[in-house]
Amino acid sequence: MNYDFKAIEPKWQKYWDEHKTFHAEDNSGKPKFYALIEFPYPSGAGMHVGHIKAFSGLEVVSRKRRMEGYNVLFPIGFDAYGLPTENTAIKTGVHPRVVTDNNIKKFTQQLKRVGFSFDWDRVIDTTDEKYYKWTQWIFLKMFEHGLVFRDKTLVNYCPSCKVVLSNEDSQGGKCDICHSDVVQRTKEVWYLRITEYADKLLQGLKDVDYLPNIKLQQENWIGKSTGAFVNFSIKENGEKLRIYTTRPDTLYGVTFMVIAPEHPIIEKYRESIANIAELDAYKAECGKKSEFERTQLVKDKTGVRIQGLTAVNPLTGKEIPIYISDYVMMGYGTGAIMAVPAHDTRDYEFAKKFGIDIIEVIKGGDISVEAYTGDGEMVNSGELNGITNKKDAIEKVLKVLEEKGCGEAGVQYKMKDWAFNRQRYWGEPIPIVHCPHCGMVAVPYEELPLRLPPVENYEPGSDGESPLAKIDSFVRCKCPKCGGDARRETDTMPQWAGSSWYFLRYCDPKNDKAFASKEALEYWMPVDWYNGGMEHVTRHMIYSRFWHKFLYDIGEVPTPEPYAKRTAQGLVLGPDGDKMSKSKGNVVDPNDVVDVYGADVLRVYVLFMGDYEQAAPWSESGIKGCKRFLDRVWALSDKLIPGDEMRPELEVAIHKTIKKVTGDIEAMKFNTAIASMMALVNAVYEVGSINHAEYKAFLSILNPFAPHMTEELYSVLFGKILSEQPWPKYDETKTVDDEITVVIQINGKLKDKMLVPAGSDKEELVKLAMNSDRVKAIIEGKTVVKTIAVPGKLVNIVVK
RNA sequence: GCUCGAGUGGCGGAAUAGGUAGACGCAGGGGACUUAAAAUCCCCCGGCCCAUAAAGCCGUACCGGUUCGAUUCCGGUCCCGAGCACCA
Repeated sequence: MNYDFKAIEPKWQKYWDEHKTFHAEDNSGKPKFYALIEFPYPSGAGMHVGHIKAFSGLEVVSRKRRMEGYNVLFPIGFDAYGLPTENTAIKTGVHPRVVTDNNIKKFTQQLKRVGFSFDWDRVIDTTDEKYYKWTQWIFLKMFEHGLVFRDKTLVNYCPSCKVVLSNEDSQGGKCDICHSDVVQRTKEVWYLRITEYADKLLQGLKDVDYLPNIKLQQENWIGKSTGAFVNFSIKENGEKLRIYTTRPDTLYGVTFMVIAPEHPIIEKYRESIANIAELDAYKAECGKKSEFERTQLVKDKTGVRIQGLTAVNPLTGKEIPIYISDYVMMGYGTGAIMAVPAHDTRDYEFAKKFGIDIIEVIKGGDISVEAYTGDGEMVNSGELNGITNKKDAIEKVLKVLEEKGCGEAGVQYKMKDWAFNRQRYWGEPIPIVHCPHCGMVAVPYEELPLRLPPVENYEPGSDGESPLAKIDSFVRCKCPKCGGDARRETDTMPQWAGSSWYFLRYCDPKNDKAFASKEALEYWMPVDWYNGGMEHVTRHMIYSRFWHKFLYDIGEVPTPEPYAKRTAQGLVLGPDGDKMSKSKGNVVDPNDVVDVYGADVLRVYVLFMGDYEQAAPWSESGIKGCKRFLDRVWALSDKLIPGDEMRPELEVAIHKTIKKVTGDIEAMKFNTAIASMMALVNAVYEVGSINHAEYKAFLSILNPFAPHMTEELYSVLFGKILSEQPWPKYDETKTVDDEITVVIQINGKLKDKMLVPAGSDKEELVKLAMNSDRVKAIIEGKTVVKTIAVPGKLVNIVVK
């Protein structure tokens, strides 16, 4: 009988659905396990096989955990706000709500066909008003706690999408969505004060189990640096010019200062600056460059000296010139630096170009050639002279600065506040009212959700305004505070909003009194294991950790961190080795694979194709190997013989395989887990038969990977539901062979092998090795210098 | 430029508290079954030498080192990938 996956797979999917086999109990005597995968954005194209790989990892873990006796929460949902949907709506005139619903339907159908063991009773949709009511609620809580503010600044603006983008969405100067060039524009935007949580986000990493490279990326993203703030003064007017530096030890080597073109001191002292026109021109020039261009022109430093303002070094009293240059950013530190050309490569370039003095204060390099950034003895540095290392020099200079009251130690973070709004329709409306008398006023909690009104066309306004601005009935409102005429905010939240707390909603998805009940959160949180793409380990993860930490601080969630453990899977590349994309036409649709091979083959293949954490190209022939494997597993039922005890000829192999698969799943080494099961099947074919006990154990460990086939075989042959059987245990004593092969080396080269009893000690091994005819022949006439024996492994005979 | 990760057969990839390199799979070759094909089953499959085998030699990006023994450890070089990117 052949394996008819077209009949068997839907049969079991229906069974699991109807019996709620994978339902997560809210209260259970069992230990809980919360497995989280990044919920997909339901695009019109449907899923590709990369989604299947991304979900299959924790799918296998979840199924194993249930068999191990855990109460498992393995939920699914849809992160459905976003530009592609809105763009489709603009193009086709179909409402984004309808587009989204259709896409979710398509995704759901695809997911169900693969047989994922999600709890389908907990599905969430970020665009559902019952969901985004709570997204707005959390936003208002942040507003209430002063974490929301508005500021007029230069923003990244995408002329094509007509939206303001966060730094994160415009990396490399390209719009994350449409990849066109981003330009700089001044605009009043909403911010979330994530920088207030910079240190907490950094410290929290100590208590979580993330892959080391994930932690590192987050640390780099937060970008903590320790240094000092130093107040220089301006000779002409006594104004303080405050700078940030990580090298206060080089303070005696300062020969000029540089401030950002936007630095407020220029405006403040316009009148006393002789060459203000030149500065204005330079500033205008910089404004035209995108951030990308600014950072690309690393080699060629530009700038203008400010005529009429002179800085004074607080330690030496020396007068030094001030320049403006775009290599200093307003957004980091204080927007002003002290320049030490002898010991900073950027300052060195600038000094060379502008003919500024270069004073060596640390010995060890050749400053006539390049800046020396290493350690060494301090010179030309007053009281610091003679100190030979950076740490001591910094300590000393900080003391001096503090005594003089002109500086102190300080820290800075690269992370910037989060620009939190978009001029788009398909997003959560920001629940704020602008009142001419009261200013920004929160929409009262009881009025949530603030619903998206219907609009006739989704095109953003030409000035980048949201389409909501055109809806008079939405915009005009009464101030909740004073009752006077007011205007509603028309911007919506960025797509990151809904995904910043979705893991909390899964704990209690239908609650209409709270985003989730305290009991549910207490029971399920934190997420025990979160897996997703590397592309989300900074933005999404840091944003959601921020939201979670805020909720923790106001007592709304029970854990300081949302995710106890985080791993990441590698991409599935197209058959051509390129990243899958619609434009390249190399996208593989899981539906097509399921049609031809069935879901189990697809599931096994995405996990077998390579190291789970690495990218691997899709291979049409590679998947055939997995089909053969499962066909051979199915065909084993023809070789089935009675027997409730494993037979000696297979017992060790099976125990070894159970051990291997059990460990490999935890380590996400799915490829080697499958390889070991393939090897076991090969061994069974050599034996020629398999008995009940042996087959049961094997089907159990294969079940998380190929649940449909194993469920069918188990129920037909043994009359039970395999998903409800316990995970097989291995006996350590049965994972070792009685006899093992030991290698004999001569001078480190493999010469012979021998079969010895498992417990043989060093002496026995050497004696046995010396008995080998091959060894005897080779060492004939030579002197044995030394013998090394490693029990269970090898004997090495060193001869001369 | 800086930080991190990696480099193993024709291909995807195994194996690192230093100890049989190439598990498992794909592709390829040979055979069995078949009128034939597909499917299935069995055998071979890093390179050189060789009729074949045995034996021997070479082989984990490259050069050198430590060691009885190095894919694994150390130093240097070259590539590839990811992230950050004038962060003071």
